[in-house]
Amino acid sequence: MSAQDDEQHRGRGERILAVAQELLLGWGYKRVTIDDIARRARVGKGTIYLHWKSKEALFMELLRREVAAMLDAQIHEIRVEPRMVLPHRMFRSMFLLHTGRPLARAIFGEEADILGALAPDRSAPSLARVLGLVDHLTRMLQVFRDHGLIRVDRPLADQAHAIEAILSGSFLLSKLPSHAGPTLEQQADILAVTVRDAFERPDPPARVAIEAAALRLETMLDEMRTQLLGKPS
Amino acid sequence: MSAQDDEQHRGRGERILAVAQELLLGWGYKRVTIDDIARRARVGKGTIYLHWKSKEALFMELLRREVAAMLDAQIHEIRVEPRMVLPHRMFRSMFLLHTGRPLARAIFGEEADILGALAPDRSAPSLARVLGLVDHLTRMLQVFRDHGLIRVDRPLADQAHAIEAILSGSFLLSKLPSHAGPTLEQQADILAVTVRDAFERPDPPARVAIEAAALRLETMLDEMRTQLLGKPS
DNA sequence: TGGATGACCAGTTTGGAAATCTGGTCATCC
DNA sequence: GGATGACCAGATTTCCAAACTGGTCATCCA
Repeated sequence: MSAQDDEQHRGRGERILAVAQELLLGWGYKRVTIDDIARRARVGKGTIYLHWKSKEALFMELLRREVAAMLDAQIHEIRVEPRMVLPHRMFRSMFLLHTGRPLARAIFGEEADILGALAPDRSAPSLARVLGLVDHLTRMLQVFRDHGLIRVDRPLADQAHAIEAILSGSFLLSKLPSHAGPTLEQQADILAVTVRDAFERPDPPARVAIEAAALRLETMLDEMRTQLLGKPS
Repeated sequence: MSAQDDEQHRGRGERILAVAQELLLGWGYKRVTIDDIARRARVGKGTIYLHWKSKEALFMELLRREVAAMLDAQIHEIRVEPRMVLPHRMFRSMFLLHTGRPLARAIFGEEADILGALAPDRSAPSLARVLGLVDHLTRMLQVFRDHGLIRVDRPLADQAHAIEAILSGSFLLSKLPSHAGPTLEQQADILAVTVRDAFERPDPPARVAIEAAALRLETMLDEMRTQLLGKPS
């Protein structure tokens, strides 16, 4: 395979993914057929199977890329302003990133209509589990602990469960229909305060600690991103 | 209608409710028919409609009674030990009461199988809303604030949203299938610590404040219980 | 000659008509 | 006059043929 062939191959893969994303958001997993995608991407049906081994694999790559894009956004935020690594800021930003992107909403909030059979057991946070987001949470907390950004007066595992509960609940409420409550921004602020009070230490962390944490988190998020993008289909 | 007739009437109503509850837990809302209930309770079908105006009303009474029973349990706990009104203890107990009772689990966790069409829009906390549990939360928080059991450094409405998110998330995780994480007791403890850190004041409250709060909460819970039991069908 | 293709296949889903069931009513009965 | 169950309209289930879908692979070029 020549370099040019490979480039063509990639380009076609991207085109297929773009079409798949568009159709997924518009029609939902179940209604989108491989034929639809092939036709719109102007490739043969078999060609799609040269890129992914199944329909599910194709759409899982879409989801992984979505998560990767969000990680990217957070990495950027940290680069621009290291203080973004303060836990209450990171989770606030995570909330807004999730709720602001339709596909991300589907992943964490499990819009059954959109994801259809992709959701392993139809329970909300299960897909997030499969994508490794829960382990990711634990690793983030470990970094926070290492650099004194959160308290260490209870076990890491407990903190992980607690933050998972808080996030799950926040996402759940954020997509409640006809919920006349706070706006998304306000909900993000509420989440931030809750995280701060429940996890952070009373005394403000030293600048040096923040910068050390920023460095480690940048690396960690980037590793996660790379890992997500590189997974076999 | 004589007093004796009335007693017979009530007794029959109770029998119907008992049968309905048994069948609901065993088969789920959709599979239980009014005919089933009438046959098992050995009454005519029409008789059921002398007690409730619809199938939904009958089952809603079941749910209201379940909530009332839980309020009763909490009232008892407070009477025996006033320190149970400390927020982290109340929510811990609430969590265990909910997760320990199948019907209660269904209400707050929204087992779609069991509740079927009873759940207004199929979203988890919506039924809890209909039953007035969310307003109830807000009123509880107000009492906590009045007696210095929680901080007042952010708006009541924000605290209400925060606690609703934490509870929803905790219930959600508690019913995740194949979740190899903490036991229910441990989850309850984690919830307690989270609530304490996120809402309570750093200094322990005075005994007199606790007892005053206990009194008000007892009254409030009891009013809520009465109101639930007295609602028209 | 190896990557691209679409005809093809087995298994699943769909459409919709017929049959059954269910919540709710009410004339009748005791 | 309270209790009952036959009855009804509308909803749900059932059934099966027709249509569709994910995935394969023999064939086709560039």
